[in-house]
Amino acid sequence: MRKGSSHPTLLEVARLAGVGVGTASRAVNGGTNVSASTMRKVKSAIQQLGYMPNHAARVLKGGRAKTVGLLVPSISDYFFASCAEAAGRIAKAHDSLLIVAVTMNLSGAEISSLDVLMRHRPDGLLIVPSDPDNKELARCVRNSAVPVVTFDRPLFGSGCSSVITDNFEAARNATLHLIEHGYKRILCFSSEPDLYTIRERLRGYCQAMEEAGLPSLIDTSLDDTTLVSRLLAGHLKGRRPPDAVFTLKNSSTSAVVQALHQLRVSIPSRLALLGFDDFELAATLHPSISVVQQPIEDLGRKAAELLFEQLESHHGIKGFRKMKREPVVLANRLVLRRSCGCKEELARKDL
Amino acid sequence: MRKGSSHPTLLEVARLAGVGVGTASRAVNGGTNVSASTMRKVKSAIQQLGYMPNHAARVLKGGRAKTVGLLVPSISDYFFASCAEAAGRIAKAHDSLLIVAVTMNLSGAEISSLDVLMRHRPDGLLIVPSDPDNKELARCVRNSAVPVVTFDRPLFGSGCSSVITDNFEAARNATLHLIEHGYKRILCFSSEPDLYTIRERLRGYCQAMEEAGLPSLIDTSLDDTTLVSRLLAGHLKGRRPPDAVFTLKNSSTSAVVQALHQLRVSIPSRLALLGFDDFELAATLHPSISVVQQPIEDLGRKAAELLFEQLESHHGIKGFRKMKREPVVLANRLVLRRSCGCKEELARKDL
DNA sequence: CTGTTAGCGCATTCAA
DNA sequence: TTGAATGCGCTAACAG
Repeated sequence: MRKGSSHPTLLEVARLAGVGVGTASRAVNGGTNVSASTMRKVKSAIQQLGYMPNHAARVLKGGRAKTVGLLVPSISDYFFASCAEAAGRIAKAHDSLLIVAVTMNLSGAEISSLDVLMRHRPDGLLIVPSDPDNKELARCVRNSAVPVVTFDRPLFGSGCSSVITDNFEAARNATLHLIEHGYKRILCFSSEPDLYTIRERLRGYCQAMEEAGLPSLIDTSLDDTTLVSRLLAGHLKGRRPPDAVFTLKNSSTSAVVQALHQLRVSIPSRLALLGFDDFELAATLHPSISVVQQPIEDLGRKAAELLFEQLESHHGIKGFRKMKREPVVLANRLVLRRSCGCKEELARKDL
Repeated sequence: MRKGSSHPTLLEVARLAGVGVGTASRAVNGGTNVSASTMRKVKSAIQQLGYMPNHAARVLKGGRAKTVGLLVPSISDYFFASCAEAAGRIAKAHDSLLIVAVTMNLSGAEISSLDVLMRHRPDGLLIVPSDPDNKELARCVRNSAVPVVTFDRPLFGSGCSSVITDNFEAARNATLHLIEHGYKRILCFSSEPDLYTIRERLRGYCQAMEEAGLPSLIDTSLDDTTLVSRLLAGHLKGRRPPDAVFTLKNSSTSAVVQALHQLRVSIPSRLALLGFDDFELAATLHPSISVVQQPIEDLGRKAAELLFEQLESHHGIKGFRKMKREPVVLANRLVLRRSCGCKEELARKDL
């Protein structure tokens, strides 16, 4: 083993083993055209020196970097963290590592982060675009020297494949379910209405309400600073208060649950609740909360799989196939628990 | 902008700008000894070509890789994900990116993952050791050519600094609090008793019980496969049932909450509850759950700061200072809510 | 089977 | 202020 300081090189290994660098290199890389005895000598030298291939040199030489760039809004958020972990597993299976940059959903930071990421010459990119209509980002991706796959949100005009969830249909079905329960005044509650996924869910909600001839009741004024209980109290005190709430993201759902508890508003008798995105204690709360469940891990996994598929389709050759594929759309699931008014827990409904 | 295929090199930039590579290089790196006009020409060429420095070449040349290796048990777990995000922020401030490998707490996978990580020649390493007594890992770290900082758990005999939380003291204080409430039969409930952090918490619990002359009641048979409600029911039906439960990790806490609801056991009147590690809905549940709260983000942040401190202390020089520092120990906080029997929410107690 | 050699892209000499 | 030359560690192509 080495003492400290710098790393031993292949040349040192070769010298210690009494062979040429080329031979040592071949020995390291699988050992084609290397005699058993030479192989042993090299192996031994590697052991003694604690040799470790210098990745930078391999990359420079034109080989794979064995890294995948991951550009996501956040890594502490359970949703993206799970996607990342799933993608990481796939990467690992391909002998690659994830190299991560976070955008905080800031379109500005996104391009520059992408730039930083690209300097590291990853073999491919996994991106969650802050804004699917970001022309600048789309152009970067189109001109990218490596394959790119987006997930959770598409990137229009980028020509890259993406893996998304059917937010529109899921929201529509969820709303329809609420309507089937007989609720007439369904309030749709969410923050961040500019986010693509939220917009899609909003569309789904509106579509369902419209289909049923019901008025859309939307409040997107929710954010981290406002007091949710105050907001809700306002709605409840109105002349025609809502009889159900559809929350568009799990933090909103928890916030509403908390506020309703404070206000002593009983769920679902006074106000029914259905949320988008599952959360750990949704089944434990009283009443348990009905939700739309996204195939979170599948998103990350599928995106990574697609990426490596593209990577391998032209392995070696610089140009990779740039298939302008339609987005892969994963189905969501409506998990019916008690908060929407259902009596039997665990009734499920695939969307 | 480039069309696709490969990246433009500095040579191409230099040619387009009508200067030598050396000059172009200087222009790119801050521009010392470059005339204003030359600078402009190079800048323009860079724009046209969409040039982007090749990181691999720089690294090979001996420069910083601008990456920090992160070796953690999981990245989807909220705890580690938050640490990672905090560390990532610090890295970003130092113009670096995180390159991630997950170990799943498998000591075997750990060494090999570390190996893979090191091939990428990161400037430093942030590690959460699966087992603080892993001699092999300690040796790897000792011989590492780059600085290493562990967090959440120490790595004995590695000679590297670490940032941890005072699990022992926090658990002791939490148990003491339960004892002050008058509970005599406090059951300590957890899975993964082999983990360092859990062991420390277990020690703290035992210490407190011993100090109070009370018998330690420990059940570490909890795991993902067992039915928690069955386990709890067993304890409750015993001749001398527990009057309080101290759970050692948040998944155990939620599991117990869920089981208690199922069993219709009221908290805290029939059974008090206090958990280690906060979780999102702990304050929302009825009753709200008292917990030991760890400074999660500080862990990751502090660890990264320490790493860059070491990195910068000898910038340029290969050997870095290998201070055999004592671990940095961060304080935990006891957040008193209702489940322990306290009447006033939000009463807090620093540990 | 094996040793030698030529770059990969860059920063850093050293001359000019 | 500049351009040309060198070498970082490695692999692939070639000659033995």
